[in-house]
Amino acid sequence: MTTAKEATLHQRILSDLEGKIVSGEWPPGHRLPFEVDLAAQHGCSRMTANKVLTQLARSGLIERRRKSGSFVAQPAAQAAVLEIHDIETEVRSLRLAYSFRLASRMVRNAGPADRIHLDLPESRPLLDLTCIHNAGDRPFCLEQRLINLSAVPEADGEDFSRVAPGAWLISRVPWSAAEHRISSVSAGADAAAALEIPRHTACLIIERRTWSSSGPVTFVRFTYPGDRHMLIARFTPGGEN
Amino acid sequence: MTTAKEATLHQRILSDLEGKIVSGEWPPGHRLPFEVDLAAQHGCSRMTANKVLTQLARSGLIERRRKSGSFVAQPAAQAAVLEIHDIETEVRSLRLAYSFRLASRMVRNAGPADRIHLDLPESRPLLDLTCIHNAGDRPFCLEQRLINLSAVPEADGEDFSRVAPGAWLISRVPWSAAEHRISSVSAGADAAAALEIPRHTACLIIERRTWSSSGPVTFVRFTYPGDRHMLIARFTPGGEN
DNA sequence: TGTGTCAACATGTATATACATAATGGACAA
DNA sequence: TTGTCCATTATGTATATACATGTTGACACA
Repeated sequence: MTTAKEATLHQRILSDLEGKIVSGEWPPGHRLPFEVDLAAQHGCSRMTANKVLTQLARSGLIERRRKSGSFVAQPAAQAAVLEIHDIETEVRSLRLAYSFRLASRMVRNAGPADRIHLDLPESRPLLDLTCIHNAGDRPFCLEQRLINLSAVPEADGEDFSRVAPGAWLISRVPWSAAEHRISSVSAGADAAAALEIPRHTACLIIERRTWSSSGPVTFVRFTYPGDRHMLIARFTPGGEN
Repeated sequence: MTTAKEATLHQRILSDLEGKIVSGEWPPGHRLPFEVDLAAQHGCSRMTANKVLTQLARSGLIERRRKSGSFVAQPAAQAAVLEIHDIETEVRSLRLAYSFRLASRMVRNAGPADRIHLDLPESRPLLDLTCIHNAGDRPFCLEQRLINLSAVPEADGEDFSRVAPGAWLISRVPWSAAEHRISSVSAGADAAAALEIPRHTACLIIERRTWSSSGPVTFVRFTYPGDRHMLIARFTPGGEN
């Protein structure tokens, strides 16, 4: 009843072990107590200790070897979680008015050049969109998107003049896999015009390729004026605590 | 014995449920079978079903409510995992020779300007480093780093002419928390000179702030010539499968 | 009709138990 | 000395069981 922190046995053991690892008290390579010993120390059953260790292993903090025991892992890659919200959320979190304008919309067949973006057989129908997201009265981001109409045929019936393609797609094809590529380029003539910035301004590029279980769904390129935007990724040892 | 995929009961149930969710067969909001029903369907105990559902909930695919059941979650933010390796690994994975040169090294006291980077009381000793990482015979990345000597006093005794500060720190302060900020700028005079690129070339900036349990440890800014570098982040529903 | 109470229900957490599996290290034989 | 085999050991997975906890909805009562 000290400060009365209500916590389950599971998470008490978890944070105890995490603390020892994160503080450096147990450096990488250190062998932690065996399951039975942990159970004894905390007055619980082996199953409980096992579940805690399994969770630590899943989050990458420890490495488990049969017969040998569990060891504090070497932090190999700094794996950080990058939260990519949709643009409207992003703009509103800056306390700015959001608006969106469709600049072009065309249906065409996939050509050889599109294989770079969407890995799709040629002459499949494709929806090619360009739109501009505004924050306040200034352009915030340029979106260039290809949608695979074989995977999402309903997209053909949507004109995207009112609803942004990103938000529309997430409601149609939830839980798809994605790959993001982040890079930096000087604004070309088209991007400069669309974003109302001087040519050769540094821009942050985020490209996203999305697959569902039925194949490639969409490819998007977001172009942000570099000095106005920033991506944030965090890493906390042990994951979401 | 179709294709004889050896899998535990646990992961068979897991991938079964994941499949139903990812394919869209169970859309967001759909209530999945109760634990007891799942157990019956798969011929296992409720504990096993419970563990599977718990894992799905932890990875964000489902949401659980007592008495009501478990529901497919709405994919809120596209959370992707960004793997940030150290520079040497990155260069070698491009099959290029790696080398590293320390350009400047000074110990000084923290001033007001440093609060922006490392949240540290003034007049604390700081190690200020600048170095250049080469891939083959061309500059690959400019590293500007501050190390909090109160947190890592041993850094004062290291001259960093042979070992890169990133690699050195990770062995000293494993499992620290970090925040990354990714943006894009035009190369200034100093960056252009260090990286041997024209001024105003678009550059990708990755800034990393690192804390251990004993406070701020280090701040780094990596400047990459934009056209030569790309960050990749992936998202797979259900996590590491 | 409105409201309070309570039983039923689904999940949350923990235990004891059982057997499988993989790796270590030592016994033992060549 | 060297190589093979096997018991030991720690983890991996699964079961049956128990009780706690938060919700819902039905039912009784005002």
